[in-house]
Amino acid sequence: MTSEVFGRTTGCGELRAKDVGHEVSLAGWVHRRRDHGGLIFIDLRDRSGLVQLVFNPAKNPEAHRVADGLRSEFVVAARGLVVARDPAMVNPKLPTGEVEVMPSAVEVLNESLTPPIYVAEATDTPAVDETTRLRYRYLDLRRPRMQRNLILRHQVTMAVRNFLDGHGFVEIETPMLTRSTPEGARDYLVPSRVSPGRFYALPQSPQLFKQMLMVSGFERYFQIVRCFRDEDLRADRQPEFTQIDVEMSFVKQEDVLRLMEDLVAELYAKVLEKKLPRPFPRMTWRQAMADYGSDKPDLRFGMKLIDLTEAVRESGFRVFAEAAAGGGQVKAVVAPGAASFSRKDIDGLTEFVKTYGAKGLAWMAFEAAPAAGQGATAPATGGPGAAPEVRSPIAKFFSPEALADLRIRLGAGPGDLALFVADKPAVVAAALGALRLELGRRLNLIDREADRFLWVTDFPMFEYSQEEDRWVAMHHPFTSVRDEGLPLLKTDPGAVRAVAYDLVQNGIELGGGSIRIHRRDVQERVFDALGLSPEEAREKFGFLLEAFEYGTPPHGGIAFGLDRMIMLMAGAETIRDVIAFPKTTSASDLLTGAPSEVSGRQLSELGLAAKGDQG
RNA sequence: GGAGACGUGGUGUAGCUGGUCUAACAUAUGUGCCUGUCACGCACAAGAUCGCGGGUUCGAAUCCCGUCGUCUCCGCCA
Repeated sequence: MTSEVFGRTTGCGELRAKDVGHEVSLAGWVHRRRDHGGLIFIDLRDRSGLVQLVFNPAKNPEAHRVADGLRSEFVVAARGLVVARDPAMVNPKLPTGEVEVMPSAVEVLNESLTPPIYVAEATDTPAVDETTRLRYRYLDLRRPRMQRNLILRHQVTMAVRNFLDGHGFVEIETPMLTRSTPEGARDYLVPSRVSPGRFYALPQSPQLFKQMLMVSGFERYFQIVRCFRDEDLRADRQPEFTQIDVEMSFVKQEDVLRLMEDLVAELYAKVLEKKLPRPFPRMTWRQAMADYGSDKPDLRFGMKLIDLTEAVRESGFRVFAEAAAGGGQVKAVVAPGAASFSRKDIDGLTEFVKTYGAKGLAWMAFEAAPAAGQGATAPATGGPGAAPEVRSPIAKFFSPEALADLRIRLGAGPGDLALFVADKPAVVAAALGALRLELGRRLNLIDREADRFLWVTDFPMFEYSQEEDRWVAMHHPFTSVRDEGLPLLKTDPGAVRAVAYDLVQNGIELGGGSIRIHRRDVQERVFDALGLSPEEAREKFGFLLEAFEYGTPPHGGIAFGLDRMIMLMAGAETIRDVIAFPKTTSASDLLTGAPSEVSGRQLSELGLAAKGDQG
């Protein structure tokens, strides 16, 4: 097929008043068609945007005849004159709204079935279900919003490369077919045809390779790299995801944090034209857990957790007193203006905290209007201003003085609702941390325009795994420990702190890293603390231990979750909206149908047999 | 591994305390009319047996069980 018309000179969305009088050739998709019987208007769309084509049967009957047959998402080429619109007909909503094109010739390059997705979205077009979007992803990606997201992603990765290149970093690729290692997430395995019964693993991260590159003397490495983890998915977790992976030699924690903060600030400045407040605040892990019940606090609103363990130690409410006596905690959050919550609302919150392991939720509502002598209320005196009545099932366990004291500690004013959890510290943190976020959302306390970054530092080196009945590395086993922790490796692993840090944005973990161990003896002691025998250590990580004996520089680094970073920059709800071809929560690809069965011949070549569902 | 929500014309929803549901609305689609629209308008038409399987019942989109799929959360994710 030879085209008379095809031969593009401009993008549709680029036309402006200055182009008036020029003859242009355009190509794109029919975004919308408005047929007035005589005149036909076509919004022609390409990556650059939209422009209106006007077909006038009186001026060009042949072009009008072709336009009559055009439908949504047809691919067409058009050539014609750019003309200025009459001032009354300018469309201020379109960048190209001052002009339109009067085609002298149009050609259909390809037709389209009626699409199952509304590419030309409007306020009255129904939102399409994600299943359909994923099945027809190529159409979904035509939507301007998705095009924006992926172009934003491109701009960010370009800016990352530019920044890191400018700071002496070298981008080096590392293997996708590598060795399975113990610790960490479940590996995706790839069978070896040449070595039947043996498997490669897809990398969970290039951790060991980037450390090897430091041993090799590259000093500053980075990579925008795919990582794979065979774990259950979430809105912000995909089985394959992309990291901005960075490693540097001869650095301390401070050097890494400062440079990476520069990087993030530059991305926001260059790509979003937003100036971030500097420096990013910092908080220790301990402080984050105490104040927010989370190692990734959302700083866009307050509602810190309040520790009342000491205040209620002697109280008559046994649930509180026993938790305090048994080494647990009693903590609370105060939901501003939530005293009006119904019993049903609070029951719902109780169910909510139970999913985090809490056994219950105690509450006190501080009424806005004082009213004397009601059943389950008691006067709370001594606070500033008018003393509000307390409505609470547990008020009867406290004297008026104790209630007044509690109210001051809570900082609760009239109309506020305090919610208490008493349990082991880990449960209290999980339940109240999640409850704080839920209430923050529900009460509209979160400033959706804000971008609040935070460095969380001084993570514990180990956490105890009930399941495995041993200590496991919180970050990874190659993380260095603070000097004062070295003697504790044997005696009190739970007290050892790591030189590890996370960058958190709006309650989402954007990235994390550490200063690594670079001495064999220290690495061996950490392996030992993890319950890895010297034999196992040599078998699994012998190459690392060996490398440490050939002049390994002190080094450290960080890895950012690129998908999450773009999600936040794009204002998307899920990383699926910033990944061209994502997978569902059951890790399948609705477009291609992966994962699929394979032929018996493929399996036998690999020395494998499929067991199917039987397991 | 566990919990919850959802599944109805091409698309998105309503209906779901069982029977005039012979399934409604919006949008999309088709046809006709319309020379200045830009979420064009008006009229008409076509289009779903209600994810799948089983059960209860005289009767099931509606109730029950199972199953599949999607989403959210807990566990998990060094």
